[in-house]
Amino acid sequence: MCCPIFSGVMFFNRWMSSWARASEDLFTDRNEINSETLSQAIRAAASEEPDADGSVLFGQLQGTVVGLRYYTGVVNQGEMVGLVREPQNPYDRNAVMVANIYGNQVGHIKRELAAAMAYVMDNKLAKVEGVVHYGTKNKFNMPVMLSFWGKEENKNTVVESMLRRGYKLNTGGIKSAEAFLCFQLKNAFDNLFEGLMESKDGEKEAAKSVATPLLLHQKQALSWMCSRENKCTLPPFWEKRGDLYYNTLTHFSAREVPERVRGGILADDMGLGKTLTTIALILTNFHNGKPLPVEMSVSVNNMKQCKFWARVDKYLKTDLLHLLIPCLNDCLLLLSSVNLQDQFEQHVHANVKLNVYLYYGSERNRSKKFLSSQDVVITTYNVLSADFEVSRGSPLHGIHWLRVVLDEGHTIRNPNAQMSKAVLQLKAQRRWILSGTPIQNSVKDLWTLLAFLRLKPFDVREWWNRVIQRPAMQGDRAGLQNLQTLVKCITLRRTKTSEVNGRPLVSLPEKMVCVEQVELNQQEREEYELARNEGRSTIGRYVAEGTVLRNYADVLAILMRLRQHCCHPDLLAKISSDLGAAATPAELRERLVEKLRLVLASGSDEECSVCLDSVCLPVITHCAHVYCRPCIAKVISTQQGTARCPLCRSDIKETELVEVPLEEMEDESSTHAKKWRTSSKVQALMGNLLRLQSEDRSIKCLVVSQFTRFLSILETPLREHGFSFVRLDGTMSQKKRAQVIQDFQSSAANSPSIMLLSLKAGGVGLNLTAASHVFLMDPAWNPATEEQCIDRCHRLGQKRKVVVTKFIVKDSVEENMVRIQRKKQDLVEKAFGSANTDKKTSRIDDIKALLEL
DNA sequence: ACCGCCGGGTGCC
DNA sequence: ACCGCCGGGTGCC
Repeated sequence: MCCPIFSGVMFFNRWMSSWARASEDLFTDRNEINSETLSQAIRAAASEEPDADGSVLFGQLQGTVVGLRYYTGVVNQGEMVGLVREPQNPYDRNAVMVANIYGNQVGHIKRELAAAMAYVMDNKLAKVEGVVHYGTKNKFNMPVMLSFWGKEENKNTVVESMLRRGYKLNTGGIKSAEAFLCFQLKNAFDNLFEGLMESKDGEKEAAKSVATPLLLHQKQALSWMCSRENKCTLPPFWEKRGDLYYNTLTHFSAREVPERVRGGILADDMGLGKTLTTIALILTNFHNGKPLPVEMSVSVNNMKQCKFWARVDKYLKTDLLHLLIPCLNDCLLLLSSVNLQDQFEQHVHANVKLNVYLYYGSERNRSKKFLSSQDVVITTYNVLSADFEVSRGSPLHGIHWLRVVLDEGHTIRNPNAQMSKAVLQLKAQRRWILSGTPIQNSVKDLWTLLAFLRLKPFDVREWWNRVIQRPAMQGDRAGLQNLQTLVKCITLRRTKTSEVNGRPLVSLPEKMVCVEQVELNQQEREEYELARNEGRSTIGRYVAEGTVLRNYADVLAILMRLRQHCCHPDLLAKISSDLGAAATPAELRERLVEKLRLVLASGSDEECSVCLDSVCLPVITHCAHVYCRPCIAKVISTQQGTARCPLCRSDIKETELVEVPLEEMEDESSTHAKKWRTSSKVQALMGNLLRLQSEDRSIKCLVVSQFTRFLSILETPLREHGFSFVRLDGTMSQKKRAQVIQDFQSSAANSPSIMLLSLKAGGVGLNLTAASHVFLMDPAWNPATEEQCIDRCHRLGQKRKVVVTKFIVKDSVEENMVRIQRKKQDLVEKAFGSANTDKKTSRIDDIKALLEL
């Protein structure tokens, strides 16, 4: 097995001097480059560090570190040391190297002991950790207390294998974490981000180039962010002792100042203006506390301007740039990236010209020189990781940025994800994470964030695990306390309900939600009842047979048809027939694709039963159940040839998983071809729109549906009545979206007054504050989706009272859906945490309720 | 490094 | 003199 940390250190030792020599960058001091190189090397190496979850202490053993006089690494009394296998050592393939926190080698473990440890370490039976309690001044060797940690089931193997080689693990006096501490732990997590909003550093005015006036709490955030970038405060747990810098947790000390973290986590609630504050930071705190020098398009003497630019270019074309990475793991969030650009236009003074480049799309300019000439480069996590995987020559990784800002930073919480690895490799002087939800489930999620911020020594996983994660997970009070301190130092978090000087941070205009009942006309009602009775008898049969889950896709298809009836008859254009009737494989495939599309469009099964999270890369099995491709692939590979569908136990094969072909995602042609007709719901909407228009022509509306084909149908009457409208759905390209949003947000007299919005395109970060009225054409299964959509306009920047109208067809499946929505919300509120104990059963109950069975 | 180990010098007491 | 003992050279893995 190779030994990554070791090679990393070697790399550093060999190249350190040349790095230092080469570093003549005006804006970066030497230490920064050096430690950057080292930590990068170590970080890349340490990414294989296993999780410390559920580790128990097997026992301890006094060992010896030898060969001290050959190495420069020193340790303090009580200091933690790392033990790294060194199988390539020419003298002993069992060698175990001892290194301090900075990766400097201290010595080796004595040969015989190393041989015993090598077996345990190489077979991953235990993780061995060392602490030096005394003898740190010794010349030739020193004692080290070794602790063996691992999974309970490996304990005996480890103890016995060490004993066979004459090393007895001392297992006495080990106290295991008490169960009741779990409760405490949960509390501690919940409170981790509490109390972070106490006033930090007063407030700061934004540079003149910021067009939008900052609110008080935003000025406070700006002040905090500037001071995080400019002040030379030591990172948490470091203190100066004599002429040394000492880490109180690891007991490591160094002569050099520990690299400070220029940045942090801005974890304000959604809607408090994190983006605006960040834009203000970019423009206000460029270098040495000076604002970003940007071109003013006011007419100046030409010559003078040229000279000015020559100077500015010198700043900007070096390698000091901003890289903004908005969240982009599905099409909903794509919008947030475009929106970001929109926000630059909105919040930056019109006279100021800022070069903002959107780095995505196949035509993106990969030239390092070009990218370096921009003031701001915006890209997505996907693009970044795609570039990173393709080759070492990823343009974004070749640039030393002034700032890297991660929007929706919690996307990188999984350290094993390619995206996270790509993000961690970015080179930057200042690093920021914007996130509305910093810790979702556990302390584990924090590691990548701290690693990104380069918070020493926790950017190396081992030290994070030993000092913070494991103690915290095991309910150790000091561990939790340290975690809290750590987070507190680098995070600013305010909630919507936080107060400044006794007043709420933001006051949004009032929001009114009303339900408008729609009555079907006689013909619609007859058609609806026909479909309902048919569906009822089919589902009733499934319930009686106990085969609801096996026929889940069918059930959803029935519900789907009923929901479509409620909106418009033309939505039912395609009716999928029974799977069993498929004659050829091609036909079967076609039907499965159709069902998958129905399931996805219905929005009913947003979660994969394997990961219990939203389905990503959806595939459908031959038994018509939908999963994330990676999840079901894992199930299939672990069950080796005898794989069964987790929901219905039918045989499944990897080769039989079907996904929706990309080009098939939407076909509009069929609907356009038919002669247009109206429906009760369409008329209800049009009545509202016409009334509003007559009351106030400046009012803008969002018309939201889950069915993009319904949006298409709505285009006809809107055109007929002369409304100016735009449309935004998931199928549109980034550029098109940006254009549409810009048009809609414009306050020009001839700007569109209506946006047709597909529910799923209304993702986080999308800003549609120009609208003050929202029409939800059809109920969603998940009320949170609706809320999220409403929040696109009921957010900071909204000047008017927001009115939301939900159309619900009377005596229909829609009414029942609303009932179930409420029930689910109650359930979540009442029994928090135990809500997903029996999801499947509750889903069957839901289906019964929907059809009044 | 005030140890252990190695190997050459040496050899009654 | 195929041992023991002495004392100098030496020293991580």
